[in-house]
Amino acid sequence: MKSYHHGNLKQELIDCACKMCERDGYTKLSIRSLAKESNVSQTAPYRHFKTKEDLYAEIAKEGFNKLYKTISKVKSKNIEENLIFLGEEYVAFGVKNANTYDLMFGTAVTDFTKYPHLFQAANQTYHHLLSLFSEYSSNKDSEFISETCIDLWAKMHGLVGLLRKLEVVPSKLLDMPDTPFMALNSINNDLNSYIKKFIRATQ
Amino acid sequence: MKSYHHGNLKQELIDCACKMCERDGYTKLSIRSLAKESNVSQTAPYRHFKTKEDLYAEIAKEGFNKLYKTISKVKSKNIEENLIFLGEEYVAFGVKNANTYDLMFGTAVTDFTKYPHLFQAANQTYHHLLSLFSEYSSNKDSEFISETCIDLWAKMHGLVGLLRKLEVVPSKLLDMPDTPFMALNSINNDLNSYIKKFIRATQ
DNA sequence: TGAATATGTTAGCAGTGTCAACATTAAAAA
DNA sequence: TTTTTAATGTTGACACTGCTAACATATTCA
Repeated sequence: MKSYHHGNLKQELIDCACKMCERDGYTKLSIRSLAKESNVSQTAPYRHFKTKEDLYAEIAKEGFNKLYKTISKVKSKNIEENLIFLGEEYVAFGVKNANTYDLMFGTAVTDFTKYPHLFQAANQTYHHLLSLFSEYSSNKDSEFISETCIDLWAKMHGLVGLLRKLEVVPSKLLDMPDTPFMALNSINNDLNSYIKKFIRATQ
Repeated sequence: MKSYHHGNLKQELIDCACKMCERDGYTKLSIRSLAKESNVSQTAPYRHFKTKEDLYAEIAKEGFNKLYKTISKVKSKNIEENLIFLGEEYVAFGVKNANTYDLMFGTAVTDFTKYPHLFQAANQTYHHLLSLFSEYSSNKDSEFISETCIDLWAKMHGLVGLLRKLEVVPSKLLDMPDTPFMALNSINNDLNSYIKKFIRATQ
């Protein structure tokens, strides 16, 4: 039996939106289709998200939390291994959760500081990288540490962006030497050693 | 006097779309508003672009051509200087033409190979980086060259993505040491030496 | 000159974000 | 406990969107 009031609609909408976003991309996600999929009326979501951007922010927040959980999973005894693991997991996350990643780093949600929970979730991820790298690096200057973290982050972030282009390209182009795809593909096929290399380059 | 047939509507629509896209972002750009701004009927654009993605592809193509023109502008005698200049110009382009950059590297146009002109324009940019770097590098192995180009590209690309977050953040956050913004900001304030460093790191 | 084609317009469909007005229920105040 | 209030749901509507079909006009070329 279904009652008028739902009880936990907000979180259910968020969960549903995350699923739909990752399945179809955030541009295809409409508030109306979300409402339909959640068996509520078209405008019910507006009781919980004033605008669509608010909904996007929630999805992005969940994304950052999931990313944080992913990259802070394993604590081996070897710090370098942990860092490499973080890099691999980060890039894998970006490629595997491409549509959510768009929301986390794209322009659909412009100003994070408008959404404290999102901001906090994103920051948490950064701090994990920060603490791991400061443990790893022999140079303990805090300015060096933080800049190098941005450095690593930019590289992983950029790699995610480029690798995603690989996925939509016809496979026969992967062998063409006149395109960036071949190089990208070979990096992709040995991501571990690539990441190892660029982490070792900065310590 | 305005005749029924326009003469050069397609290019005029593209130019107008580029302007509107850069001004408002591609999500705000509608075919109808484009038509209005160009003083034609709502559906006139459909004679030249079968879908909105086709229009996006045209804007992205223009973007890559503009980027190519920008980064291949100066030919100093010093190759390293040229490479650094390319890096600076690339990052500056990405930040200054953020909305167009989204279209060039985002997911609105998924498969470049569906649009030969776009594909060619993007490739041209890559090849410029390739030839410049192969001139610069002492290691002439072609696999090394192409992979390192992706490397550089990923870093510039990632940096663009992160720097753009800076622009929407309240300026008081730029001093907060607990956020990535301070580090990002200091990199941004001395972009030249940052780029110099990461280009020199790979040769 | 005439037929085929390219390029423009008008009308309309289904889908969208969002708001206002109203209905129902849970929580707080009396 | 009763009553008031606030939270949370629904219906209906507006202006906007991408896109198509049907029609109008101009251009190209056999």
